Amino acid sequence: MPELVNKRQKTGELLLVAARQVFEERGYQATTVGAVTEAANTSHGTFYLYFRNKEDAFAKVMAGVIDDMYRQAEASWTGDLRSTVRRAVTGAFEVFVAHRGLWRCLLEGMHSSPALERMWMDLRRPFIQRVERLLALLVERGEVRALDPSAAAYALVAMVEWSAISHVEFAEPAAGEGLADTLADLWVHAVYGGVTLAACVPTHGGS
Amino acid sequence: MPELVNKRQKTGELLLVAARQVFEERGYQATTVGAVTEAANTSHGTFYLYFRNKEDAFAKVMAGVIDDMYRQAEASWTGDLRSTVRRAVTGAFEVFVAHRGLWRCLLEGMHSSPALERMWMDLRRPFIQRVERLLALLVERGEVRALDPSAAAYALVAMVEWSAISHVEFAEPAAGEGLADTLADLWVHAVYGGVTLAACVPTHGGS
Amino acid sequence: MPELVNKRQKTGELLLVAARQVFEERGYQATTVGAVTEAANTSHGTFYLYFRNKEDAFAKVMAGVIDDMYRQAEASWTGDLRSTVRRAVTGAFEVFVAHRGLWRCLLEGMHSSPALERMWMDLRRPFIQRVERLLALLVERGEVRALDPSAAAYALVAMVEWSAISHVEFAEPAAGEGLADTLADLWVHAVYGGVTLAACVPTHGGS
Amino acid sequence: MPELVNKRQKTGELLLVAARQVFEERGYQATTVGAVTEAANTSHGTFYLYFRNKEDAFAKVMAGVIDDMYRQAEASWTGDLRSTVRRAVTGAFEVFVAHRGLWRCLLEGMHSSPALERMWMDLRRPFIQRVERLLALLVERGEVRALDPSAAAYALVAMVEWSAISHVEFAEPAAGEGLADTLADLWVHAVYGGVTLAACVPTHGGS
DNA sequence: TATGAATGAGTCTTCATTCAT
DNA sequence: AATGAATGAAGACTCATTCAT
Repeated sequence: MPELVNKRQKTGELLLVAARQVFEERGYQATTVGAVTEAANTSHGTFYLYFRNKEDAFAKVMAGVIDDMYRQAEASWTGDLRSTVRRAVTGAFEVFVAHRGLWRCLLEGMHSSPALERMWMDLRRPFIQRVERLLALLVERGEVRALDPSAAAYALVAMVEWSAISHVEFAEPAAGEGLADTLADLWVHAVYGGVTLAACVPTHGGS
Repeated sequence: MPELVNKRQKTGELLLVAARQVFEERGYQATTVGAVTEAANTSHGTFYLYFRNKEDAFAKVMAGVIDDMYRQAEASWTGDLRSTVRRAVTGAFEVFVAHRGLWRCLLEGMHSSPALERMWMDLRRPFIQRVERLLALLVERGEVRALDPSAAAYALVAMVEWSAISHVEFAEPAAGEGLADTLADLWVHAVYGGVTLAACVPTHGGS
Repeated sequence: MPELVNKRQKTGELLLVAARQVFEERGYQATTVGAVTEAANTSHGTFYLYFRNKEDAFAKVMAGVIDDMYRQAEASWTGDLRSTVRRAVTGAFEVFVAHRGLWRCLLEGMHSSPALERMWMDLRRPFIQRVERLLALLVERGEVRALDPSAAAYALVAMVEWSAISHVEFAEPAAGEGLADTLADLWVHAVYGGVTLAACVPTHGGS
Repeated sequence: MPELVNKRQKTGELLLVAARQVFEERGYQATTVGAVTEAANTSHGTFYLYFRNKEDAFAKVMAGVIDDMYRQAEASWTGDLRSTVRRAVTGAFEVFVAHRGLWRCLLEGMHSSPALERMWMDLRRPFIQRVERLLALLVERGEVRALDPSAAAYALVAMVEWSAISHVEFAEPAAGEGLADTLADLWVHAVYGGVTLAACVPTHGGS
């Protein structure tokens, strides 16, 4: 019996790995069941023994990535804010880089699959909430100026998220290695930045 | 003969408007040539007299939106930085909201069409560059701390861009009307914040 | 323009004829779109220009048969009951024989397609109702014994219908040519038969 | 070893019961081997230890029903014709009602399986023959008019059979509880009616 | 310029059946 | 006897694109 279990596990793993690979390489729409089974060296029908359909397969692939993400995020938020943020940002970058194509898939498939859209939102929410709680605490303590913790958390997470995605996905050459540092820096200043913004006296702007 | 010219223009315009509509409503993948011609009340084949294919049609649709975007951005960057940024952010939001579905299309179609990916990058670049030049100037003048103008510009544009998109597209209920204000606020502090950073004492505790 | 219309008509007719043929030969389930298009010498996709799907194609095929059926039934119900019934029964037989396989399809497809079930019921109802009205009239006039016009009509139509179908479809060798005669005979006696038939002195009838 | 035998019997019985259930509920085509084994709580492959294929399984299921049918029919044909017929018709109805879905299966599967078609014919034949013999006897004795015993038997059985099937299957609301009574009544009159039929003068009038 | 009929490649999905364990 | 993983053939349906008129 254990051998049968192993066989099932093995094939399942095989298909999952193959699916991840193909999704990574081709994107969501362009991934076909045939390509996955071919990569897994199984017959077409076998796919449906392990996944209900393409969407389901993608969800199962993403489950692994999401676990990664959460594990990453569980790293302690201790020490001064700057280094904490620095670590968090770097961690986020690493996860994004590690699964390049899959985020692309999520972004792409979201529009044709409500389930994927939900997945994305569920994925982001905890991060946003965590930041929100932090900001609320800081505001409450009077350590930072009065800012809307909800909106600010939303925006700050968006900054990191989209910088990371557009950096790794679209390979913008513009911003290089220092990006994570800069993000952390901006993050901290955005939050703690000049309580008294008297210094902020721009004289002119360029185009 | 002017009538023929007019007719051509008219049919073309008809198709363009129809295409915009359908793309807005259905998204990129889900838009079919048939749906466009039906909406334009032309025959199926006519589509190919005006567009090389779906991608081309979308590019032509987006051209209009991009013009909007640039016109919007040409608004003077004068006055103090805060109000300038406030205006820019609000303007960006407006453009995004005005063409909800089309940004979704861009996001979605990018992955199956290198041309769309390029379009997106071309679209963002001027904005990033403009911010980059501004930051470089401020740094040079010593008005702000030494930050990497390129990376920072990249990140700040990403913040606004992705906040706007995820706000209007995924209708995150989290952040409401104050989002644009908060974005402007974070933007300014992120840039100018460093000046009084002495206040930035460590925090501790988990999430 | 008329040529285009003709072309469309021609292809449509071609497909309809092919569909009828294939349905006749293979039955409902065994009929595939591919078989129809092959028989019509068109490409696979063309099928869907003329029919929404297999069910729709069958419905359109049956529409012709049903027309036949009704035209057949419109033949006057005049003269004495016996010859009227004789004519009706013979007519029904002819229609059944003329479209052997299609009734089989209806019977077969009914179970997987609610639309076909409805089609069958809609098809029978007028016949049953017509007989019912006739019987009600005869009962009312006291020309026949008190029988339930509704149930009797139902049963008498069933007798003819199922005799015909099982005769032509399952090719029961048992009952030969005289079947239509016998059916008419049984029909008339079933209605008029009766111990108290002395009263049976109708002067005129009609439904 | 008796236990093995019992186990075999038990699993087989389990599958048979499950198959009957599934056929009843879903119809012939829609019944899948997987559904049967799931209902029987056996593994997929086990099905093929007891049945050659779906057709075979159905045949074995129907065997039980047919036995029912024959047992039902063995009830004595004694007493006057009317009550005998009444009993026979009622009995037939009961059997049909008791196995609603299975007759539907037979009707449906007949077309894709010659074996089922033969089964149906074999099933009806004894009934037809029995009636045929009865009629032949009555004719010979001069108790009824000269009618073709073979054709008449065929038609009368068809009447009962199809009334029952279409009543229980398609749930024609038209004819209610009195249907069995009416069938018996029509049956008797159809056979005996002729005696005084001289009175049956022509009717006229259309529908 | 416009039409719209025709094409046919491409994908998903289901299931009866086999077979190694 | 039983299991259940694997197979692969088969079929429905969609749509971008072409082309004769």
